[in-house]
Amino acid sequence: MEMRVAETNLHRAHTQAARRGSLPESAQVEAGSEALDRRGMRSVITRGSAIFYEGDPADWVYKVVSGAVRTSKLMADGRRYIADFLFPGDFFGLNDRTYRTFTAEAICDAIIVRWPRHVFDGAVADDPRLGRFLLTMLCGGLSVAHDRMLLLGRKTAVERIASFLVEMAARESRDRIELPMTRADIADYLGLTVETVSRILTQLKTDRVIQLAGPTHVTILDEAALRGIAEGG
Amino acid sequence: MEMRVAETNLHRAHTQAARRGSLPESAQVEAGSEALDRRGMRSVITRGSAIFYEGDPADWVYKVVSGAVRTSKLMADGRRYIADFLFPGDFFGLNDRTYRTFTAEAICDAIIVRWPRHVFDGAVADDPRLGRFLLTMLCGGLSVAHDRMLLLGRKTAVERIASFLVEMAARESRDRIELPMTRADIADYLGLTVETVSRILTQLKTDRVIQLAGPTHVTILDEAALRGIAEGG
DNA sequence: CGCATAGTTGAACTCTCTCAACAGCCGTGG
DNA sequence: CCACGGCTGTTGAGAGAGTTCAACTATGCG
Repeated sequence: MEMRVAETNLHRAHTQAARRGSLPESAQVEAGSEALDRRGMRSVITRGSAIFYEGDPADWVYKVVSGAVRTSKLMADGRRYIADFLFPGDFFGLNDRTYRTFTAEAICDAIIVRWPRHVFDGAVADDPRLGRFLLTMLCGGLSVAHDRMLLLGRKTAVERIASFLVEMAARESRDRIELPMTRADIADYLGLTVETVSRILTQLKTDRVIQLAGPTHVTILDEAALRGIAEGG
Repeated sequence: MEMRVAETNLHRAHTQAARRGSLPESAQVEAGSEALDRRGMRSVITRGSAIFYEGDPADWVYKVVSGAVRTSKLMADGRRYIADFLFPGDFFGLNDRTYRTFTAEAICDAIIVRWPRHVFDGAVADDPRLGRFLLTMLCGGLSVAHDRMLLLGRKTAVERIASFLVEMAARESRDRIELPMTRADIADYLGLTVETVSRILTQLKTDRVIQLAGPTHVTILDEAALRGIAEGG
């Protein structure tokens, strides 16, 4: 299995979507993933430490085994943009550049697998199905990116938080959400501040839309309402 | 030449970047474009009218010959997000879905060429170089998308406008910029309002960074300053 | 000439940010 | 065992960037 792609990530959810969709080869691609996992190198990353930095050579491709990872970018004055949160099964660090355009850090203690980039390059060159698979994945990523640009450009703070919770719930495929990232991470992901994130979460709690049990546990009480808020209803 | 991709666009600038870059086949892909143009159907689109709407079947792939096109999305309450502006040489309407996820409209009177989607699909299936070419294009698009998410999530209004002008100047490859789109289009592209766009353009004019000759003509007087503002200097 | 559309400018407002204080949790060390 | 410091999260009050509402100008087209 090979992935020579832009600095991008493949969510397990996207992979599942592709399998449900029109691409027969995606199932076969997945079938090879166990063997692939065995070929990769495993690393344990402690909470907060970096897997790679913006500007590093892009020599490896990664997959999250356990824990969670964030990819981010910094402006010169320290403003931060979080590109993505990665959970078990998600690929990251795929790149068509020689150097990293993002930093990747472990949000909590995590285990990752990694493969040398040329292994992926070779596999893609050999198997045209992989190329098509990648195209589909990239298209999915681009579609998600456009949804997020709409969010960042036009949605209010409540709508952003609601959208975020809906997204996270979809990726955990249940109503009980674990949020391993800090409020600051969420803020930088949604273009808000820590305080606003905190305030709006308590507001949603007050409105009986969600339930909060500690900072990391969120339960969706009224999914319809949450989706309604997310879409600006 | 074939392009079965997400709802996305290929800027001529990206194509040029690819040619400068590591892909030898991109030149060959381009070499075939004249022949391709002859095989396509030409249409004249009058200012303001749609080429396709969100939800339409995605049967064709398009290229701008003259004029300019915008792709956009609407929220239920009318808030609009502009995904892209397309200029002569840019492809658009590439899609891996059966239906459109954007609306495409002519910003000014425009001529476009279009090809049935299956023509592109066939060509990509036949030529693995095309697949790789597309991957590179998509990666470029994703990279641009991330830059814009940073812009929408973390940049101030002045920084957004400055970034926009720098981007447009790059795509016209000179300091004299034509802005065929309205202030509302720019606002929906940058996540601002018409009034803010207008105010900040006059502010940049007052600061001698740009020169305005009518609403559509912008000349960059101090490119270094503009780039500095764009990056938050 | 009149109307519609696009752009600019002004003034008031508001959503979110900024600054600040405080609370809760956790690991460390006395 | 508790005290302490550091970090994260919450909450409050004030400030500000950008929006909203509104008036006015300019341009183009019938």
